Amino acid sequence: MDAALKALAEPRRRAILKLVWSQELPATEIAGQFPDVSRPAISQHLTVLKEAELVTERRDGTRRLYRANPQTMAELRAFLDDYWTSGLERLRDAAEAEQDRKRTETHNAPKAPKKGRQ
Amino acid sequence: MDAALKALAEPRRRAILKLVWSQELPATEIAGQFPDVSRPAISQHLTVLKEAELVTERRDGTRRLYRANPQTMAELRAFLDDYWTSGLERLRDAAEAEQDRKRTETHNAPKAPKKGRQ
DNA sequence: CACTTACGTAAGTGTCTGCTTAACTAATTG
DNA sequence: CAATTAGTTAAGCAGACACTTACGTAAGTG
Repeated sequence: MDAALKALAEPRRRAILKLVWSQELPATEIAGQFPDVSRPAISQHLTVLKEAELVTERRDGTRRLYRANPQTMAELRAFLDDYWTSGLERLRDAAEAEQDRKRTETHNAPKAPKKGRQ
Repeated sequence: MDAALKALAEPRRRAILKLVWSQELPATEIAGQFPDVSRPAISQHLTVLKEAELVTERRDGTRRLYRANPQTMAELRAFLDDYWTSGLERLRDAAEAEQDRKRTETHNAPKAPKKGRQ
């Protein structure tokens, strides 16, 4: 999951992933969509995506066909959704506990002598 | 948006973000949750999160209080959701067009040598 | 078999990144 | 003002990363 997020953080890989999302494509054709970088560069990106399980690879003769892996996408989506919602829940809890808050001491100590560090 | 995704790709930053999701916290208290790294390291992470607009900073005396920025989160979520759904739509379209798919080259024939690189 | 097509791997390079320690700035307090 | 507290900024470093060119390899084709 960590690998997937990291893989997606790179714009070029997002572009590649989007390309193979709707259809299986051979590496060369994918690379052809990115004239500004060399073919090995794309191959390396594909390896990263493959290791993150964001794409699958299938061999057909000399070609290698890549396609997005919806399952990992779904998992990643669930992971992030959990992130949001757990955050929202905690936000609500925090709002409730706000009045009960008694964190006042950290802010100001009236006349404490040198308090030892515990 | 790119910055937000990149910021989230780093596990420590995700942890920090989760910490300040439910409540505003001063930098020191945040750093206290990560005994394995130095305070400056956390400060730098906070800067990254702030620049990605994933957190906001508020000053109170000598302290700096950080809190997650729900708006950017929502935007990021929308961005990814669009990513998924547009992918799913395209997947469906591709499935329909599958039978018609018999020549990949016709689809991508133009041999543009180089578009203006700029 | 030689040749081509398709693609990965190796090796090297400049840049980014996460971290460290040291120094610095700003508000508070005696 | 000097000292403390809270926190950032500076400088440097080891490793990751995206890229390059060169080479390797496997499958089809004459």
